[in-house]
Amino acid sequence: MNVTPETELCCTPLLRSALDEEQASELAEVLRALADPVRLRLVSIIGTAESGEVCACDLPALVDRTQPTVSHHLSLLVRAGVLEREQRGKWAWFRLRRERLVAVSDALVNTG
Amino acid sequence: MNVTPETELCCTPLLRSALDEEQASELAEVLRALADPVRLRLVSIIGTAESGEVCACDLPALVDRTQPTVSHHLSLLVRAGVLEREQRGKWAWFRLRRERLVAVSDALVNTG
DNA sequence: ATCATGTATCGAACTCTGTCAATATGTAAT
DNA sequence: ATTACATATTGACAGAGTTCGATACATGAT
Repeated sequence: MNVTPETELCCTPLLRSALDEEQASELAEVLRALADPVRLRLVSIIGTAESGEVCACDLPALVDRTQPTVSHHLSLLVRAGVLEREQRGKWAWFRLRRERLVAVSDALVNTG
Repeated sequence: MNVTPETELCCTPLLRSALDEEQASELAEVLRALADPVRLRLVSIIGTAESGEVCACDLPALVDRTQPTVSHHLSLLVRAGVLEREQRGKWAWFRLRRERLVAVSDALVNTG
């Protein structure tokens, strides 16, 4: 095999060799999705939920933001691959994609 | 002991229990410092340098930005604790604080 | 079909951020 | 003191990002 699993899933490690512009942009994109207090709280709430998932309907109250604002943040997190969304009837449920967090985490420290 | 080393060094883990606003802001602050392509390249260049350090004088050419822009990014990274700066004569040398990267990395995946 | 309700999108206000040119500051040599 | 040069700061501007109210869309029930 000539692929490294963690770079397949997300990003080139920061410290193996100097990142080029494209690799840096790719990693920056995921980090930007995480680099906001409201979004971190959403990730944290969803990632620590007993059932492993949380209904969008509960989140505005939990993070003290309006429904459109929460919807916007959730979209960003899904687009960045950090959360996954499942529609069940009228409700949208969100789950954490732990392997993505692991991939970002690895990209920050792996030196190969 | 009643302290957890990685939270001393930087941030409360995302997935032990739901972050409050202050904890989320603290982690977001470090992530924001990293969440930019130019800054990631600076960190990557400095972190992979053979000697472990890089002179600021070389960096504008390496990341294709002006000297003031690079100086600004370096300041942000130092303020966020990701880099350390040492003045030697006219020159400023920068080193990576690996333990801070490790701390952020841990905060993203540690579940206690 | 109509209605109620959960979620997404739109448009606007406001703030924050990255970037550069110009300038200031700091450091060492002459 | 003056000069030369490395780095930091300032001021300005454009582009993004966060937030909300208003509104549109989607889904399930009546």
